[in-house]
Amino acid sequence: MVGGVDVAYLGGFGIAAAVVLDYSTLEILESAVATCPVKVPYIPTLLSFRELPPALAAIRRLKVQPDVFFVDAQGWAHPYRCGFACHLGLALCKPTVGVAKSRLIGEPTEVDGRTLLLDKGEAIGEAVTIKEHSKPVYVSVGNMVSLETAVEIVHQCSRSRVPEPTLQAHNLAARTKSKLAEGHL
DNA sequence: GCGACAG
DNA sequence: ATCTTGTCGC
Ligand SMILES: [Mg+2]
Repeated sequence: MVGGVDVAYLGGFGIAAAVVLDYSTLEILESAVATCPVKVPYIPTLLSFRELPPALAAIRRLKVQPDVFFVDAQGWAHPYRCGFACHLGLALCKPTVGVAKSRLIGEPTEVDGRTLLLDKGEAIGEAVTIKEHSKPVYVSVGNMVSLETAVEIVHQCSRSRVPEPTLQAHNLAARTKSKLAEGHL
């Protein structure tokens, strides 16, 4: 099973969504949402401190825990090698993979037919293009998973640019936000 | 000091 | 991330 996590915002609240999909069929097995006050502003490199609380709250509500979580953020591809995906994996003590829609650091470099993100002589992640001629997603190690395995499972879970786990979590968070918004009017 | 900068 | 209409590509 593969899980996905993402957070939406409304007012001063964070709305997190966690989903669990079947690795083979990509069918949604379970999902959960949780909301909590945002206590930290967004500062590049410190995203995890802002999104970890709501994310953990949503994950805690899942009855079945997936074998690995895809996170909508960087993992090892971070200045301190500790992006949100790493932070979440350490907090849960479970495997995680970072799948970001844009780059934080690292120089995209062509190596053996793939585009690695290099920083200070180290391969910290990989730019993965699901569909030719489309913007890539930046995959990096989160916790307990190698970059090679991370890229492999990301491909297995992809139908469009953003892999299903993260996409489903993002959509659920957005829909939940909309409902809360209308109820507030 | 200047530019870059996940979500 | 959020605001926000039409428009482009698959
Ligand atoms: Mg997000």
